[in-house]
Order: sequence, then C-alpha cells, then structure tokens
Amino acid sequence: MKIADALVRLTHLVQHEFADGSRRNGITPQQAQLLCLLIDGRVRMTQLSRLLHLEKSSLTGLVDRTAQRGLVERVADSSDRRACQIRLTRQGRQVANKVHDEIAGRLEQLARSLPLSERSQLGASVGQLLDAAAFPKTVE
Amino acid sequence: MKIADALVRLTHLVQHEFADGSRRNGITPQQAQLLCLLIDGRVRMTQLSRLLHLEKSSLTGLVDRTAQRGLVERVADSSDRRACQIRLTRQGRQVANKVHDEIAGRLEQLARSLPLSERSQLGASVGQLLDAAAFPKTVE
DNA sequence: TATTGTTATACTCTATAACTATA
DNA sequence: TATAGTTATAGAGTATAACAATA
Repeated sequence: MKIADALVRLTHLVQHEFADGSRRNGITPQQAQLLCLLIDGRVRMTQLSRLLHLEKSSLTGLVDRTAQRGLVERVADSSDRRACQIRLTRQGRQVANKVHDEIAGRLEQLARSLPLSERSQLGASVGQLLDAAAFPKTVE
Repeated sequence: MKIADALVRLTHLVQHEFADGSRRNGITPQQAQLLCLLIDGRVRMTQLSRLLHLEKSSLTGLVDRTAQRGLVERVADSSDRRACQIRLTRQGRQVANKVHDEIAGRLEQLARSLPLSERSQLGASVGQLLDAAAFPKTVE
C-alpha cells in the first residue's frame, strides 16, 4: 500500500473517532473541532478560519450555532474594534476537555499497539510531515 | 506533542488536501471520498455505509447527488433483488482517478520530506495502527 | 484601500423515523 | 422476522456575493 493511501485511511480512522466522540457528547464533529482549538485560549475569527480551512461566513454560522448551545462566546478584541475573539464558556470547557480526552485516549490506546520505540518514531515522523507542509499550528 | 494530537493534526492536513483537491475538480469532499472508494470496483450501499461511517439514508442522498452529476450509477445486484451496487460511470472514473492522483501525489510529495527508511517505517506503523483498530479496508 | 466579520442565499451533508420490497 | 434501501423531514455545514464597520 502506498504511503498516501495509508495516510488517507488513517485519516478516516481519526475522523470516525471524532464522529463517535462528538456524538457521545451531543455535539457535531465540526463543533468538537472548534472546541478543541479553543482549549489553549481565545482565538480570532480570521485565525480560526485559517485553522479550520473554512470561509469566514461558514465560520460565522458554526460559531453562532455553538454559541447557541452555550459552549462558546464572542468577546470584543481590545486592540481592534472590528475583531472579536472566541472563547470557551465554562460549560464549553468541560465539554471540550471531555471530548478531547476521550478521543485522544482512544488514539493513544491504538498507538500502544506499537512498541514504544516505534511509537516515538511515528510521532517524530508525523511532526516532520506537518512541518514540511507548513501546516498551521493550533497554538502559535 | 502527544501522539494523539499529532495524528489529529495529520488528519486535518489530509482533510485539507481532500477539500482542495475536490474543489479543483468541481466536486465536494464527500463525493470525492465516494468516488475514490469505487475505483477498485462496484460496492453495495450497506458496505459503503460502513466504509464511510454514514447512515444508510445519508448515503442514499450522497449517491443521488453524485449520480445527478453523472459520476456514479446504480446497477441491480443479480444475487439479491433488494440490493444495488454503485459503480463509477466513464466520466466518474476519470474524475476519480484525477482527484485520487492529485491528492495522493501531494501526500507522496510531503512524505518525500522524510528519509526513505523513515518513510517505509511510517507506512508500516500506520498499517499496524489500522490493523489494531480493525479498520475496514477499502477493498476486501 | 484593505481587513474583520456578518448577512442573504442556495446547496450539500447528515441523522431519525417511518416505509417498501425482498430474503 | 430480518435485511437492503428509500422517503420525508429537520437541522447542520459550506461557499459565494454583497455588505458594514474599522484600520
């Protein structure tokens, strides 16, 4: 199997874990992804748009719906009156941590099917791939 | 960075490649995923449902829309009159191959940022992860 | 002028529940 | 009865284009 096909299948696996983990917690996968991005702190719409690979208008709707569920809120950006920052509510943080830990736990468990040395090699290789792609980091 | 977070970020990378590759070819990422699954031959609805992690009714709609674009078609299953098989049309095969090759090419290119030995180790580790997850194969 | 974000609109994706037809 | 697939419905996700407010 080509490496590309392996990566695509791995992606499907992770996506399915996200779908299941989100559903167990009563949110959509997109909302879960948003919540997880906000765990490390508030983020601007434009930056979220880049991280999630979404048009600004799509993000507006996603944030609206997630805010309606009481999980995130918009706060004014003191340095730019056009902008706002999105942050987790108290409830949103609970859900974000729970969803993240469940999904990460499941993935860590899968990784334990590899010997320790192979596992750390895998992490290093994936990290290098991400760097090569100049993929935006969650926290910057 | 934990291995789980690395895998999630890798997933985002692949998803973004899929989004871009699909768009360049005038289809949605979901339709692209469907087309790629059909490259190796016709597949039943129930099996597609499992591979794509979708409810049967969701799949019906996806197949409907993809068929309306002339990319797939339903054919009767000779062994079970309740069932149908989905297959690529001639045009669908062209699009499927093009989308697959573009995305796979981009991912292979990224993989070339790793030394050859590390690359093959990555493929082996990912394969083992997929086996550990008992993840459904594309072709069976 | 450029940037940040929203609104309006249309289409796509998805799940739930109820259904038909066949096994 | 169980399985394969569809229909009806409602909500969520997404992009495009046009817009308002601020930089």
